Amino acid sequence: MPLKIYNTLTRRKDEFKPLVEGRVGIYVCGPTVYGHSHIGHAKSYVSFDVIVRYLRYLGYKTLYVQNITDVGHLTDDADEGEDKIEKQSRKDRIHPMQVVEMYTRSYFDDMDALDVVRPDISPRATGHIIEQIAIVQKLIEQGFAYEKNGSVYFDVTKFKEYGKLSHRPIDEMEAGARVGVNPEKKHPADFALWKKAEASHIMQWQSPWEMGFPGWHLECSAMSMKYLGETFDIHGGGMENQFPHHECEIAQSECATGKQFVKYWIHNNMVTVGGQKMGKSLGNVINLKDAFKKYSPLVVRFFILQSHYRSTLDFTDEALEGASKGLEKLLNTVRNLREEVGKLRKLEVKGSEMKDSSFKSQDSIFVDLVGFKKAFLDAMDDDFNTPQAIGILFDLSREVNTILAGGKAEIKILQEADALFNVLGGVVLGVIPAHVEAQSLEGASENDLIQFIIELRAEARAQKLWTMSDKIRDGLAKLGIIIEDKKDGTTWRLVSS
RNA sequence: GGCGCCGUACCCAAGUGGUAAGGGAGAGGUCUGCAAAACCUUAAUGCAGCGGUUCGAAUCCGCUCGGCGCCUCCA
Repeated sequence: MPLKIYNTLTRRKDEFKPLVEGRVGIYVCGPTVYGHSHIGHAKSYVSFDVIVRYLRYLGYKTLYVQNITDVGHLTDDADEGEDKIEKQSRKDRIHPMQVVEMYTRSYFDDMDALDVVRPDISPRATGHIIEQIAIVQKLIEQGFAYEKNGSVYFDVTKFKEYGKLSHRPIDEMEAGARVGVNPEKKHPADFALWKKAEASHIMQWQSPWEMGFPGWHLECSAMSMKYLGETFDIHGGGMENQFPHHECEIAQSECATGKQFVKYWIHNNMVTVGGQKMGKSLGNVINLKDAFKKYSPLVVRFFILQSHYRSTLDFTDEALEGASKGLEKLLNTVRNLREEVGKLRKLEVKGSEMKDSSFKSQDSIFVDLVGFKKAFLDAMDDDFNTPQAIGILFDLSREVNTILAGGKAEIKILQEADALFNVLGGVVLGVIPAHVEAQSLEGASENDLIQFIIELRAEARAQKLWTMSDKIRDGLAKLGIIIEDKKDGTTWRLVSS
């Protein structure tokens, strides 16, 4: 089955065909760095992370560009209001670039915690002022933009296809329904390409017009086309940016180049909190740093991928708890699987020394690993259906647990199952870490200490001193160390958070 | 007002024409000294409601009810 992607431009699932065989160029709208990242950022960037991971898994040489917005994003989309970063800098009494640096680092810290693979290029708007000015000049020359009082605006009436992404005909939009109309604009839907800056504005640059700064929409056009070409494969972002942000990007880019800007538009849905939208004005924004105090980043990632990227995701404790337990179940399987593989490998070494392979089970169980893999890939090919793909991992988990419990496992099948978990659950989805079986604490001595305690407990159990052995188990549990007695010995693991 | 989404068991969540995945919680059982983990069984004759199309609909069409989003801030 070929990969199909829901394309906002066509409102259909389109078969994915890259512009250049074997290569993909993808641009995703990055954060405006004036505050810490929240769970909405997590949903967006985890979703696109899996999309990029999957494209690479399919063998596409993928160039992933994601901007850092450090200028031009105003507190108001009617091209009025303050620059968000300047506003924050005044509040904190630090330089705007300090704000940018601080929250850019914070952003990457959070994304690293979520195991989001970093973009190949993270360009900043302030580093591409020249490229942005060049586009504005081109648009003016070709009659798509006009200057007024030192600012430059895009003339939406000159671009007949304006509205083709969001399907909003400009004529039917009530002019100034929510915001006042900027008198400098010819048409209320015109948007700023360049804004003249007041003297007090710290971040401003020279231009053919007045000293000023670029409009928010412009940076994405400039940087995406610079690194990916005038036409590229995939542009992603949050649904709320379909209009006006992405609509404006299309207008200015296609008018500047005369070519199609983007082939596939992917939009991910929003996060709600307790059924309500999450927004600054509602005061219910959950920062990732706070969320991580309660749920591990891996749980958050797993939770996000358990629903589809185009569905809204309701962030509730009950749902997070459920996801946490589910993930634990999956990781238990992988841990047990890897322990068993390790055990069998040792036996195999011994066995080969004795030239005797009788330790192998004669009637090992067949597991249709190829079938599981195909089902997983089919799910991913269908517009990155990660919830369904995760369901397949659980199906595989049950099969593996069954053969592990039956003790009829053949090492080859177990190794292949492990490899499958690694590739599909690890490399592609990023929800199965490479090392779940290593319960390392700070150092080796602690691990030895726990092993020693387990041995003491084994002696107590041998003497049927149940009160004592239970006391040891309970005591370790309180320290976050879970003891499990199995047929062929006792294992331990750290309680998952 | 314009554009759009959603309503699937107690909770989360796939499924877009062929007879309801998966996870959590619950109930019963197996294993175990007991736990834990794991496995087995059990869970909607039903997919908001009402009509319609069809041999057949959660899936398509219409209407009704309920919830939500974008067009301000926000991924």
